[in-house]
Amino acid sequence: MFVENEKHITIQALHRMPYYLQKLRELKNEGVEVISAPKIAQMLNLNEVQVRKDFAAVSDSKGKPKAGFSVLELISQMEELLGFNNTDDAVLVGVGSLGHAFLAYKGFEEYGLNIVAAFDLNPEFIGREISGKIILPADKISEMCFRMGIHIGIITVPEEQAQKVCDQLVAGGVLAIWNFAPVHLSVPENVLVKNENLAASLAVLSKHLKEKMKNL
Amino acid sequence: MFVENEKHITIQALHRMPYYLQKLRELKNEGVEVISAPKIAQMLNLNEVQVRKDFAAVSDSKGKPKAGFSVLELISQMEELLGFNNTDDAVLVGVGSLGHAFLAYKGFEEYGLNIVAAFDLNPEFIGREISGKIILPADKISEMCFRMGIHIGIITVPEEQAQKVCDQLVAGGVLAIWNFAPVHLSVPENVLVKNENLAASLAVLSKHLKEKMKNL
DNA sequence: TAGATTGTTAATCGATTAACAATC
DNA sequence: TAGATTGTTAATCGATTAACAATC
Repeated sequence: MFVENEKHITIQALHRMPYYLQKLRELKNEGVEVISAPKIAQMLNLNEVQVRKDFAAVSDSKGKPKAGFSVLELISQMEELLGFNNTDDAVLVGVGSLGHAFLAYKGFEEYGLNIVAAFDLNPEFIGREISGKIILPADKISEMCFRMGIHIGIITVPEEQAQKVCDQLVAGGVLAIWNFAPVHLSVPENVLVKNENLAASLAVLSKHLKEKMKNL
Repeated sequence: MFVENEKHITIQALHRMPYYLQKLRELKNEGVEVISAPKIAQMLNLNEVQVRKDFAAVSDSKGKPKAGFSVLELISQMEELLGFNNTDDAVLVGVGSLGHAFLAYKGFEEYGLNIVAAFDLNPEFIGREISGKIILPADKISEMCFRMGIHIGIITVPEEQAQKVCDQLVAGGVLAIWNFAPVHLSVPENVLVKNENLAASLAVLSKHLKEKMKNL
């Protein structure tokens, strides 16, 4: 069977989407109804062909020569693509300072993520509640994920524990893992790991700074 | 003048470094003194040539044919490259739930980042302390950064305020900005913005999940 | 009509991967 | 020596950018 309408969207393009979306919402609030790719490109400091291709990748609706694209249509198609419209349930493992923070963070809901439970190894934390989410013992991960039909796991444990926790999540049927531990996780090929690499980001900043300071 | 020994390291390579470093530290703890690129590649699920090139980019010391690379040397050279050895001071702007979290997060220090002060617009927060860091009014950003010689700013404000805060940081002499607001920031060309894109990461997870569930 | 903008094909660029001689 | 591994040059791959005809 030949799949005709399967849109190919690169991961790089996906990462540009939130910035398009933010700008489009801003334009909408200013009452702008139609916008051209070159104008968006200039505002976001991108190449105009890239913007046109990105827009083509999200939306079936076409732009109008001389005018541009419908702001409202782009917004709703991007929200759909980014999954902001439908909410996914997730669990979080590791209630250290970063995990604690994420439990309290309101922003994830806006992006369509709902943390329904948290786990930790430390018996001191177990049974406590953070932002209305109860903390359960880590040895219940697989069972709970399976029972609640959870398919997203967030890992905020120290590096030594990350792989073990990951295995438990996978055993519980989790298919997508958001990993904040600076460790490579081994998973079966149908499971996706999205690594969040705060150390590397900081290294980028620190390197830039070092070079700038050298020139002063 | 001709610069011979200026190492070129791509941003992609830099992002792989924390994973090398973690694995190398693990090997060190197991008493391993020398490791080959193909073995590391296998452990981290990377291409072996890529590993060799990455190692060559960080270290002047060469690997030994048939043996491999010195684990200890690689560790210290990577720590140096990633800036884990020297600490940079930074300020944080926006003490909402994410900003609050970061102030409490212990992990940044390990990566060589020290948050020395926080700012917020909300008068309710001002003067309060979080993890020993005092919260100052946002209109003092430029002055304080300048006076304290701060060159790194972390932005955790809502999107509407991000550009303004960014301008204040730049006015105060900040040269590197870690931006958690899903907004494109306009800065002078000598200033670096490193965008942290939680919404995009979540979209990657959510998209993967949707495709997997479709096939069940 | 003239001109801005679109969509698409071709060229460029940069990173990854393959191939292979040199080395211990 | 034989063979694993290195460092490097060449080929491949994929994303970005340039060029340009089609359109309103």
